[in-house]
Amino acid sequence: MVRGKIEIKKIENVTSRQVTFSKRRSGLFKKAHELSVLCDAQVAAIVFSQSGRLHEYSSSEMEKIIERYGKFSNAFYVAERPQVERYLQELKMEMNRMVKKIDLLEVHHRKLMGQGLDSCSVAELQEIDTQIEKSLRIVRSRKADLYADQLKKLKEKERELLNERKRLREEQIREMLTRPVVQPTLQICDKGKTEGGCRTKHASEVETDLFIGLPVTRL
Amino acid sequence: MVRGKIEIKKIENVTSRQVTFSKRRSGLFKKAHELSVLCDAQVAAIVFSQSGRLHEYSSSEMEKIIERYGKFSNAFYVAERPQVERYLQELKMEMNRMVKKIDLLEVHHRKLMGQGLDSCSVAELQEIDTQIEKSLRIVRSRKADLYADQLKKLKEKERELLNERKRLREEQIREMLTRPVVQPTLQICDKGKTEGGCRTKHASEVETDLFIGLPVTRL
DNA sequence: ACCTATTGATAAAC
DNA sequence: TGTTTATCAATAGGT
Repeated sequence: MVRGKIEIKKIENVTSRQVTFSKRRSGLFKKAHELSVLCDAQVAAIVFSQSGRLHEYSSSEMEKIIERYGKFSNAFYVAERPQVERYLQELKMEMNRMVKKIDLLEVHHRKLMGQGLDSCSVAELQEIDTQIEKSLRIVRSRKADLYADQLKKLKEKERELLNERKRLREEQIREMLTRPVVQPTLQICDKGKTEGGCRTKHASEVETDLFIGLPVTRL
Repeated sequence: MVRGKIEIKKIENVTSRQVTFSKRRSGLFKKAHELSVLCDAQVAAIVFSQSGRLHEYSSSEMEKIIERYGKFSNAFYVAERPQVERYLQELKMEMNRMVKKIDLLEVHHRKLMGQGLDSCSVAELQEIDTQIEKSLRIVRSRKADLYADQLKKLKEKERELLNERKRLREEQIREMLTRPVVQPTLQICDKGKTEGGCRTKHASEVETDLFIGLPVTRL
């Protein structure tokens, strides 16, 4: 709904889907809370993310709300025991699914890490090679972007500082031109410096210093 | 939140509370729906108005969602048997651990695939880069090994075949020398041939020809 | 139920 | 994850 309204359909990009999920989940829970407060209602919201994680909001104890819900819908709570058995089975099946998923992920993951390749055929190895190379390109391009960015910022800062210095110099010159009173002080200052250093060798340095102190050349 | 923002506290005016309830309830359900579609999530919202009426939204069957909810929160299925309950708790904890593990794996996995790098610092990117490069080296080395292996096997086979051929030749020669029965035939054959050629000069060549032509001579 | 001024939510970018 | 910002969406109050 922002910067070019979006269509309400599944967001395909995984990253932005996760970001949107996070934001809208909190938005939803906030709205739920406001409803419960403003209208003195009992509100519960249950959200399972795609990854299977549970997120919930309830204006009062979730159990109570679900129990109350059960009285309205002609449903089945609270937990009769015969269901416990079935429930256990389901839990176990779900766990098995998860274990398998983890296994698959780990196998692939290890291959991407260059481990457990012994069982791979040449074709498989080639596939992994291609994928890794692709990843490498992406990562490096991303890194290059970041570096370029930092560089750009530094250059900008440098330019700013140069401008600032220039401005300060000009300002000082202008000030000195319009304030003759300052000149004696500068003279003394310069005198003190030259007493302890080699005058010739550092001529240019002194001149640089003097640039800030331009009026001295006029003495 | 309009025409002078409102404070989030119970609306005292009954009429406007009802109106607000109605509006916000549909707003909430709409948001819930959008979340479920955009992010492919399972969403349920239960609202009891102050008057005690039930309003609900669910992206899929409410029963399923509540059942699934029960698996995560340690509530429901309040089994009488403490053992079962404890066992259930353990199972749930285990599942939570697995969900987290899957999340972690997926994140790392995606990074290795070059996705979701936007949040990575330069240091992280460098780490990933290093890892990927290492993987690439391993994969390629493994590939090279396999190729070398195949090559070696082919060469061995080649050598074996050469040896075999050599052995066969020698055997046939030996056989010829020790089977007089063949000799008459050979004699006849030889007789015909020698009629037009010089016997001495082609002795070795004849031997070679005879190797191939042996069966013919037996006819 | 409809209208609209105004606040709120949030997609994109950092 | 947190912030900012430019936009679109939700909605309070009125009719």
